[in-house]
Amino acid sequence: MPELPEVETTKSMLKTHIFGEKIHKINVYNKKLRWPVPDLSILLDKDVQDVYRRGKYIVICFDDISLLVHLGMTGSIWNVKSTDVLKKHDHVEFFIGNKVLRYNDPRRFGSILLADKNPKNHKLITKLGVEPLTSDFDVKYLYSKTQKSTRSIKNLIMDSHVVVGVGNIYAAESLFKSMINPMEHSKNVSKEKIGKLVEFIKEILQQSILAGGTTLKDYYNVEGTPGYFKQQLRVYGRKGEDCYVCKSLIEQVTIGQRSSAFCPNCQPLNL
DNA sequence: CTAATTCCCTGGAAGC
DNA sequence: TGCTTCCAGGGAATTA
Repeated sequence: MPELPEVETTKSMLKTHIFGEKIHKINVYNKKLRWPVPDLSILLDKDVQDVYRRGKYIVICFDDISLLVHLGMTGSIWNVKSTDVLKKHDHVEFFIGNKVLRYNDPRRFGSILLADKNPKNHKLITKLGVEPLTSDFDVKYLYSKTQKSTRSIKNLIMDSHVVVGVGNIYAAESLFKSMINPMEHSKNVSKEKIGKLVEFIKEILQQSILAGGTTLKDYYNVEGTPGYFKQQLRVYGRKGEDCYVCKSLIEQVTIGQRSSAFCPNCQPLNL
């Protein structure tokens, strides 16, 4: 499932393919994504001026408009040959320069939307929290949030209005490395531990970007290659297995309707 | 205002 | 083999 590293990987590869190129043709085979895919004909004959990421949105920028692409849970973009047969769940097809790119999304939780050239005031963008890999995300910022909230720490760091890009996998992994129980009330986590958490969120996201992201079963980058960070996961998806640090059995609880794996010994609950 | 819950969706695994 | 049930979860919309 795409989180920040997977979106970053997709964005980077996409950029190498389409930067400066012109859109010739767009086919929409199924407009029923998270929201209906709008009429994209306004993009025809326009040049791609920039491709960047904000949160989990890929922003493709043209001279007077931008395209927002969100991969949702199972979205992926494939660089294909025009002669390749359409796969199941190929919903939108872009002909850009001499490339053919297809958006595939089995669960259709993703979205493809139009926005202003600078989408910062778009309703889906404007309320997003800080980027975790920038200096805006630091102890001071996160500690001020944790002190004001009554929620669990895991709930808080997965809230995209606080910090973007930290989904279920990386939340579990960074809490493990910081030795913080995911159920802990955010108020009760010391400033020292919040400092560690900030540090490890950045470190784990960066390491995953270097590994090309995490492929569980659905994620593939633009060239159809999986990410290799799964090999470095220490708690996510390891319920009932031995903790790599202390050999205790990894447990799993539900927090905010999301499964949350943790080591009861390495991440004791203080409350 | 915040926090918790609901809902969208399909594929794979497990149960019978 | 084939059906049914459960689970995975990003995040906006809805409810409390």
